[in-house]
Amino acid sequence: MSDVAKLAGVSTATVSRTLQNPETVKEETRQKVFKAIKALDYMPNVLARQLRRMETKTILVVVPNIENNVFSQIVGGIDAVANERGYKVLLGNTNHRVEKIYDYIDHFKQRQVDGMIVLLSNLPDPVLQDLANEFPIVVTPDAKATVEVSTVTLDNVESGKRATDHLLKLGHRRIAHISGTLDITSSQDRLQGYQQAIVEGGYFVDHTLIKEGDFTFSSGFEAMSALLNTSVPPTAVFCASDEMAMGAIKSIKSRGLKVPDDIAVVGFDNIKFSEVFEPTLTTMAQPLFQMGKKAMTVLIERINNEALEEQHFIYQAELIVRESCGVIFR
Amino acid sequence: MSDVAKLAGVSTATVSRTLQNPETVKEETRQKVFKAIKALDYMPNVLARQLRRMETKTILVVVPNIENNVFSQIVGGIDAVANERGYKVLLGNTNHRVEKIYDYIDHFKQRQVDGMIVLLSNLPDPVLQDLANEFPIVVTPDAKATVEVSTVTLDNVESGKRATDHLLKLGHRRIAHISGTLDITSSQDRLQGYQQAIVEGGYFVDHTLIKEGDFTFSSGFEAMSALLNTSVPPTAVFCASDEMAMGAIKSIKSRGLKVPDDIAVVGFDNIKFSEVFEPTLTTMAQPLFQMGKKAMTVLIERINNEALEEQHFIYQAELIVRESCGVIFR
DNA sequence: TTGTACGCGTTATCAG
DNA sequence: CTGATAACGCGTACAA
Repeated sequence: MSDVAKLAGVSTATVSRTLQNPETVKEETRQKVFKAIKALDYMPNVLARQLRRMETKTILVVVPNIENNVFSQIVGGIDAVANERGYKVLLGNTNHRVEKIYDYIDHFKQRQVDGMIVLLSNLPDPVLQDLANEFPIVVTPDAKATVEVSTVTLDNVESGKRATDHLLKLGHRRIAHISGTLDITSSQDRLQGYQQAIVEGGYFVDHTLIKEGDFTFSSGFEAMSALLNTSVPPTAVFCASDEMAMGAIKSIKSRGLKVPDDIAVVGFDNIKFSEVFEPTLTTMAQPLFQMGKKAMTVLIERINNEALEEQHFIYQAELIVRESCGVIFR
Repeated sequence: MSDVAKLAGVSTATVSRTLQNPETVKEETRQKVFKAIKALDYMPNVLARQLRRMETKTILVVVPNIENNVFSQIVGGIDAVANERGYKVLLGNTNHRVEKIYDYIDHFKQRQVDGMIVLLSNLPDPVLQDLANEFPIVVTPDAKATVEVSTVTLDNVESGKRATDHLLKLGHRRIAHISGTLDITSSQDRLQGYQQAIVEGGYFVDHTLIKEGDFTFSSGFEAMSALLNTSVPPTAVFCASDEMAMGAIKSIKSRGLKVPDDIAVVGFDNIKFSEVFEPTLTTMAQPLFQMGKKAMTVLIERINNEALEEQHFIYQAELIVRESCGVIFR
């Protein structure tokens, strides 16, 4: 920077000003400085700027598993807004090991990041609360209502309800549910929506028709197998993830039964392969990319102190009707 | 830091030393310092350290599309080693827009990152070469031989050959190939391997059996449709990606033909859904996570100047035999 | 409108 | 083994 100042015949302060507040520098001087910058191919040292400003223009995204398409889609949305607004995205993979997040928390204390977006951490409430009180944080897409922190979530109750409603409308009465791991709110809510739909439809919830899975293909397969082993198997299943829905369908097929003719299936997520799978999957599509964008936008507001109160944004899932639930394609 | 020094009754220099080179500090002093650090809950300001040391312990990963499972698996491997070695991973999504990488290059010049791993950028050779001469860079999983830079790649020629060989061994003589976009080396190499296998088997390459796709499901579908419209369709197809293989199979099925009975299919990548798809996909599995780990390991060596010459690591893909090519499961 | 001078919090050097 | 001190490169009161 001093080289630039020398070449332009001004002080380093003027160079700095030209870069930070060009309007406070006389047009003529500004030109001289820019010319010197070009001539020397000068780039400011961001490290020094960061130290001076105590900000990094970097945000941390804590994700359980980047290889999971649901998360990578959200990260895609975050990244889009981050780029647009001049922020860098630091990736923190926890590999589902909660302890790892404590390493990332240190980044805050060391001022290495200006804010943080937490994707589905099973962080204990008090820890998260303390952190949220002190630093800009946004939680998505699964957040507990017990913590005061900004969130971007899906209306999982309504989504579960609509998925189940769809099956009810198709005439099904014995509808099973294969849930996600019930330690996370989304799973609980989807289950609740499922139950609400049944009750509001005027029927009774049969708890033997509810199985807990863990979002994976194999857990869907096994849960469905268990359901098929009962004396009166269901005629339809609502699964809390597309992967589990595919597992369930594989199980149904392995018994020589057909989807949707014998058993109708609705999934959740609308992953890429839900339209490649046979039968193509009826599913609830989450606007993951949008949610990622929103999370980043909200975070920036908090970083800039534009939003003092915590905010909650709730998105609706869209029912995508394909072959696995019958009717339309029959 | 000065507070800690005061409380411990030493100078800030000693506090710094205690943190950086504990062995150069007397046991007794060290204890005092640690006690003061604990008492004040002190954390070093990493920004200042970075400024002083001119290093960030951060590396940049430039990826065309983080939502693509092939890339996110590699990133997973990079992340694993990075964590272990105390590096942070900055994510640079280019969304397939080459220009965007120039923004990231500025990060180097601004000393915001210590090194960079480039996943499949279509960066012009001279630009990449200049960059590689000046900064620590590793390219993976697709690298042009024309640039002197460290690379971690797959032996795509051998992989294409083995995939095709497998089909030859099953008795197929009219084997088609649906390639990836031919502007990248991997695609060219897989195509070359396909041709080599046919020639070495004593047969002739029929160029009407070669179609260029772009790795996507739909391009596989269309390429296969074109192949099926010829007077003498192939009896087997080797696709340069699993997605294209699935598209091809969908096309075959849509004509009322069966896989593998009428046409055998081999894919590439071994994505998650290749074992869920029906029929399950025979495919070439790339050790993506391993390759990511290796890329990061090599990059760290370069950052530390342990490796002065550029290095090239080549991995082999593994043939995973499933239903789509016939025989085994018949 | 511009320059001077200080400080951000570390770490490296050198002397003791 | 430890302390004093000078950078690292920038941004910003304050003075001119």
